[in-house]
Amino acid sequence: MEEKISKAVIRRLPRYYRYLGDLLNNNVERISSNELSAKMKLTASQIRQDLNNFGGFGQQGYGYNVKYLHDEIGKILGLDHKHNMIIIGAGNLASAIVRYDKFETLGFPTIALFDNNINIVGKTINGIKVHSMDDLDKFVNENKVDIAALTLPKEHAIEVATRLVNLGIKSIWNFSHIDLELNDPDVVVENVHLSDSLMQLSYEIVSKNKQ
Amino acid sequence: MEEKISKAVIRRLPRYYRYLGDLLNNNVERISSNELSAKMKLTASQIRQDLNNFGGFGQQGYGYNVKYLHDEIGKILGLDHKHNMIIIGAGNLASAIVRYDKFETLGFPTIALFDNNINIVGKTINGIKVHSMDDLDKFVNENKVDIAALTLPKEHAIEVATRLVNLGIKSIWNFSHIDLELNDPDVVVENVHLSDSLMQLSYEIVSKNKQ
DNA sequence: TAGATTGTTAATCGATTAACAATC
DNA sequence: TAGATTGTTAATCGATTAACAATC
Repeated sequence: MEEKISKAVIRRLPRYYRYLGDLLNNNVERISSNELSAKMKLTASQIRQDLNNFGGFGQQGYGYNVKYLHDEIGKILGLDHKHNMIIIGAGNLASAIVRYDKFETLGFPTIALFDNNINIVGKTINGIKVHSMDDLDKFVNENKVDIAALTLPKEHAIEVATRLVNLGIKSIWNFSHIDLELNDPDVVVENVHLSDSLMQLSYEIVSKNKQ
Repeated sequence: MEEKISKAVIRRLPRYYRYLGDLLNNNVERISSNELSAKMKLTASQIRQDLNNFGGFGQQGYGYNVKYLHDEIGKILGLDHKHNMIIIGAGNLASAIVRYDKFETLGFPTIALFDNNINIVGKTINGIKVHSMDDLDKFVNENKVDIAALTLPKEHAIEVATRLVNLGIKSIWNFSHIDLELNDPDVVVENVHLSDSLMQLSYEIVSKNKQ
């Protein structure tokens, strides 16, 4: 049984991946933990500790090969697999997600949208069809759906999430302004709270002014 | 000089605010740290420690008055002041923000949108006008702008952010997929990385499957 | 008053940083 | 080989939890 990796480490992984991707684009071949720590504003020690949770990706006296490390972190994050995504609630946030190419590039293509509003059911957004909520069960049964993104009012979030879990969906990317807590250990939920983020910014503003 | 409050505590504040708001809506008058801890899935001790960073809001033998505590946390988060917001980049994400009433309710009204695309300049989204980027300086000089949200491609984020800071804007809510790091200690930045969030979800999926 | 629950100090736990032997 | 830099152990720091005296 492997040691459980702490949440703090996992939160940093996508950031490592992002910085290594930039280095790769700039044709940087190798980098030491010390150089990377300067760019990312953390300690070299932390970088080495973080990476060694997953294995030794570096080489003494050389540092880390950027392409190799980028790929390995990608694998740790599951970016070597495709994850089909559906979005429930075809509003502006859904449009933003569908239209942002990077999610597809990273391996998270949106394969369908769902909404209750008959005025938009049947239309397409960025080439992706908006289905009726009535067709959700059929669609999920007939297609491989890995992730469901919830971009709908919090009033319906729990009900829809429960329905999705009953259909066998194992992961939910939740944008509803509520903490989804499903009592199913097989289902993973990532809550995105934009208003929390805005309030944190507001806190910083207030505390800066107090100084 | 007050002690610096840790980032971990600040991250929990909006969540306290949210739960207390729900309790308030359900006409709950008072709550003990123990009851709240059960709802929020953290320890009573942590709640008391967190709150006592800012003062004693409770009463021995009674607990906490929900309305009072909600208001006090709101004040700590700066929700007793209005923060005018502008959004740079009038795409779908901007539309989602403008249309989501809650931000305005919390005291963060969007007062203008800005974009380079002449096809949308002059239009309105949810009653808010889309201005040309050429009018940015004039607008900021003539209006009180507290927060600028950046919902534009990362290629332009640094340039626009620098321009905003030069115009005197003190806080940036950044949705561009880049870590904005402005070397101005007076400016606060909150980075929102949706792709990081998605990758964290992906990590959880992968590690669940490994078990 | 007796019971309940806070505010706060002390103990524990976990995460970060420092140090250095291993090794490329 | 000598120099550089990792991987990893040990030390430190900070955050969380436990305990309990204070007090409503």
